Amino acid sequence: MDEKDYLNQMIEAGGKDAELTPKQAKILEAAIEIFAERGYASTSTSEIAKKAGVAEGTIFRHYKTKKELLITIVKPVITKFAVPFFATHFVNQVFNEKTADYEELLRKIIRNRFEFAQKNVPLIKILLQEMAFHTEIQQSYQDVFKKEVFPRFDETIKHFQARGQLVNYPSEAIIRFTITTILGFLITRFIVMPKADWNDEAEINRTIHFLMNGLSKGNEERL
Amino acid sequence: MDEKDYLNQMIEAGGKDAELTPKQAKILEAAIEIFAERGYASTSTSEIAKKAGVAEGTIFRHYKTKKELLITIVKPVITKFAVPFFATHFVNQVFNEKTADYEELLRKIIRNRFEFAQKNVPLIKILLQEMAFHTEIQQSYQDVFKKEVFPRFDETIKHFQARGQLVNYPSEAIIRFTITTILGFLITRFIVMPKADWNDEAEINRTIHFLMNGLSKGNEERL
DNA sequence: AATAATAGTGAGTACTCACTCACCATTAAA
DNA sequence: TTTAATGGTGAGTGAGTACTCACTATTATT
Repeated sequence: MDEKDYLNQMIEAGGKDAELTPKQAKILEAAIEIFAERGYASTSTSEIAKKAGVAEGTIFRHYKTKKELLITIVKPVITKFAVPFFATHFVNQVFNEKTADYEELLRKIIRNRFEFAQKNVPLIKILLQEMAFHTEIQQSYQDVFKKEVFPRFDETIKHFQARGQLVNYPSEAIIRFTITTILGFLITRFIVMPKADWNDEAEINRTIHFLMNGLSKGNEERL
Repeated sequence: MDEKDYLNQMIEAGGKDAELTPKQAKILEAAIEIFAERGYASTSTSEIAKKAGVAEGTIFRHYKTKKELLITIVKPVITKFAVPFFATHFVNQVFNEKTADYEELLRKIIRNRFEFAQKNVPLIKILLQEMAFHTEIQQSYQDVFKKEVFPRFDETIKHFQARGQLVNYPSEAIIRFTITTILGFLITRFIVMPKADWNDEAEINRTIHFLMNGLSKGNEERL
């Protein structure tokens, strides 16, 4: 319903002062909705035009190809979803505050990403589906993950390991468990079983709790 | 390379003594490979025919529609992947052996599903991709999960909770964490980063270890 | 007021798609 | 040997497909 969220992302990421005309916005809205529902490959440009209340030619005035339309939609999602996973803001906070612990960090990340996911279900669906088939999307994802997310995450985990708060797994493993658990929760919550009646507060707390038990120093058994 | 695994599944599940002719087998092999690579919607029947070394008409001699071909391929995967997740054999073992604990069960399940995933990467890719768009697949999955997997899993978890081995989360949450962690590992291992150099033994052990720490009674903090 | 740039149009184009069908080949039953 | 059933063929079909282009409408610049 609240499509503005999508479009603001486009504008910001689309380079400087890119202002969308009403019809351009309609095209993006329509494309997002149908791509999420039926998938990119089985969505026709005529269908998008029809839903957007626009002539088919108008789509190609703004996007050279159907694929360019997809990329325009998907690329900003990668940045917006992945980067705040470990934004500078958080990391700085961790290293400055002496009281900060991994649990606190987890709580902030999960809350943050929960709200993002809630507002952008269709976009996340498209990203998950189309990542498998388009090398441009894979590339974009790898760039963001390798350059933005992984280094900061790695640093943070080693910080907490040095303080004896986290188990001595390789930091890649801790990153994997953390991301896997959070994504697993969000995907179950918003994509696999969105209609179940969730107690979100309780579920978020349990997820943090589970992660902390799994990753805390002191709970280790052997190797 | 070892395509026989796929085809045996088809035969067994395809009803009684369904014997595939060489050309039929070639069609399935080709379809599985291309579906996994490019996705169902962007795979043409002419492409499948060409790769299988068969006339296009031959496909439609055996499958009324392109979609029927997809369903024939995907349906057995759901059963084969989901059911042994909690096969009777395992569950019986758990209730009979007094020494059995959740860790032992986890170890069996993970080993088992790891080998299955290893042998059936393309089929799992197709299932993950197409589940989102085809209600027949969703239905099939829900049937299997609700009737076969969930009840046994639920029972087992309550059994271990009663014995004080598992944390007192709702059993749905324990199921979710367990499946999420295992699937997260398998998907990372075989689909997202299949080319990284994995130490599979160590990674399997760590995954079990992480899950046990996260779910064991005694590690609880509050709530 | 004249010019130019941008947004929007929709009929048209070349092509691909899933699917059909009349026909041949091989084996099995009568 | 005839009949029937099944497997296999590939040219043909109509319904789309992404994309183009000559054109109009609107706004901004000179």
